[in-house]
Amino acid sequence: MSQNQISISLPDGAVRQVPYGTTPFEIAHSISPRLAAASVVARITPVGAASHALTDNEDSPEAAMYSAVSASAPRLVDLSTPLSEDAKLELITEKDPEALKVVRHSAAHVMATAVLELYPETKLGHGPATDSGFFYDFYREKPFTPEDLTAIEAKMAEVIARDEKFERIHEPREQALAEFEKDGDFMKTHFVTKFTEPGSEVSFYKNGHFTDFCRGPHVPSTARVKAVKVTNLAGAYWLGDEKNPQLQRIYGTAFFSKKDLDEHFARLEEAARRDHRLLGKQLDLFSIQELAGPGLIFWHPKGAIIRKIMEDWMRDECLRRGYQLVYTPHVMRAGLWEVSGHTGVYAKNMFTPMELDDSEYRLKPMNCPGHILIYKDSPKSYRDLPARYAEFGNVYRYERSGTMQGLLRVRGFTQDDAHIFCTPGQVESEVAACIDFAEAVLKTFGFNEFKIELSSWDPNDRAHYLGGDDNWNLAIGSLEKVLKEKGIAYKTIPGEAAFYGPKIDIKLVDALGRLWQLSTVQFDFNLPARFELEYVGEDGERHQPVMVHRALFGSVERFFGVLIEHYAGAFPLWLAPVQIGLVPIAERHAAYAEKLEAELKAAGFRVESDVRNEKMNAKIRDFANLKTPYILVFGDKEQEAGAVSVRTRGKGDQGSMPLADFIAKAKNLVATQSTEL
RNA sequence: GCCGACGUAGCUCAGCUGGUAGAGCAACUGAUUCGUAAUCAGUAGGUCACCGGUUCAAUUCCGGUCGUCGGCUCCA
Repeated sequence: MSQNQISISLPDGAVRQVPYGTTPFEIAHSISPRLAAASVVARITPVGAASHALTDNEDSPEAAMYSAVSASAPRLVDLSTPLSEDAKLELITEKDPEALKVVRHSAAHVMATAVLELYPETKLGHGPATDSGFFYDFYREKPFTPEDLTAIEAKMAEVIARDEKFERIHEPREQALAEFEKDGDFMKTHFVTKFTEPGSEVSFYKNGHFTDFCRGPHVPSTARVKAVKVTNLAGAYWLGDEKNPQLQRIYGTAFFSKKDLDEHFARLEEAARRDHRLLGKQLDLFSIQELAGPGLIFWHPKGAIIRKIMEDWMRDECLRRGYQLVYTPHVMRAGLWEVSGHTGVYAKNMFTPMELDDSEYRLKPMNCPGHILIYKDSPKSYRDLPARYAEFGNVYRYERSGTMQGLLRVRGFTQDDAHIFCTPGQVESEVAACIDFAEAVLKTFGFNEFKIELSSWDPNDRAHYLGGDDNWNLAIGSLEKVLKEKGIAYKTIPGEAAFYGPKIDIKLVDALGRLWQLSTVQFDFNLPARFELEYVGEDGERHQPVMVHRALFGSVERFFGVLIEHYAGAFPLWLAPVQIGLVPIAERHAAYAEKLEAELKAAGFRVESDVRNEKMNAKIRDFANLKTPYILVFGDKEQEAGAVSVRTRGKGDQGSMPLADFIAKAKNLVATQSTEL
């Protein structure tokens, strides 16, 4: 690198020689003033550096926010950063997705500025951008009220109108720490201590009179935060630990235009419209009863029929794939849960014991011990393996009172659970088969996008896991091997394993892009050892089998909830609780309605006939509101011709056709589990 | 469990600063017999989540309990 000149290469391949200390803004301006105005930040990649792409940071988000990145990696910098080395430069404009995170982070600073102006006694936590906006954590004796939020938003508008420059400044670490300590800024003290090295300079951002410990980058000035909204207020534990004091977390979101902001809220409304709790009530699918208790699901007839179809499909598919069906009790002696290890590491998730005669019983939180007892009931040879036991098992887990959420988080649920007992040599093919099965399930039910995670243990937290290093490393290794051999992209998440072994979790993306954990395939070497499971091998010796736990719907309740939202309640024909609504035009067509109903039912359809003394339009409307796939309307003409007039959901009146033709078409759609109508 | 908000007819919601409640839809009854998203009229329906307190008087104010919602934590 020369002393006075550095060379900056641009995305179009042009290379510019500029004086040392030139800023990205100056370069942008020299290209075009318009570009300079549209730019938000710059990405620089020092030349000569290994050019590895930015990856998901494995550090904590906080660390990612504050710590210095390696000098060779591409990084986002302020437009006002003086460039000091040869580098590739990209100007990030408002159109680039990275820019959104930057403006949201800047919006968090604007919010903190407003909060301190209004409530100077407040202590600052941290304020990162999130996927959908940003938040800032504050500590204050008196909680904020919704009125405070309104005031904060108004004050933010002032801060933005003042058009304060975001300036990066540096200060010796020890001086910064001393100031924070003097002011009682315990959270900032923590962050500086944790994320910076002794003796270093730490970075701050200043806008107007507000200064915050921050790594940046930021938009050039507060006026660039053009569309911002404070959304809600929630508690959050300091450092995520419930033993710590609770902070006030204020959420908001920001965009570069009012239009984008409005679209964001329109999307949220769309999500709210699809909320399974709302649709569950509107479509009369399920309920939760206060008298019975929270987190316990009542499946109403219309929901129960969908569940029946799901279960039938799954049981048939299990049998096709070499599983055997079993049933096990809901309560079992406490001793069983001692052997399994549940009372040791899982007790806090279990319902409290009940006394019966002279022993203690426990409601089951998992199905595995039951299946193990079936396995153990008779001697097994290698010829019996793999033994695949499947059950729709109702399990009960204690969830803390604030955590329940409709069907998605409950205290009693049904797992489509199976346990595969196999030889160590069979594990990998069994796991691979489970993954294939899981993909088949998701595709059948209409989900085409999903993500796979390998949930591994946290070796620093052994108290939460059974078994030692060797077994864990072996198990994790074999799961990885299967994923790699199948060419499946996955992400490893430490600390997410079950207490008895690592697992492959399949998270699926619903229609609104939200991620839900459903299917899980888990490796277990612990329970076979605890229950002293055996099989006699080809060599005549006794061996210990390994177990694969797997649930593909995961929880039938949760899967159903996601399914409702995925289809916004408009289920495909094969799943729809009422597939066909019959609408006789006048009372004199009631007999024809009966005849149609009988024929359609005989053909295997779920049919409802509306013979109320109502106008045809009212009947159509009612069926349409229930998202009935087909509404068959008929009067004199159809009656005479043995036909029906077909009204298809989403398409409207399709005209008249012979009943037999309609039946043939609909039967085919059901048989193929089609999502089309 | 914690922080904040909320809880009025089956559903969606009104009900100003305390004087024991109202609408629309749904339900029921009657009239109407109708060609692709709401026919008209009438009737009935609520210990204002529950318990306690303040008050002459509480749906309204206060406290507690239960539940719901948004987060935190946790999790299928």
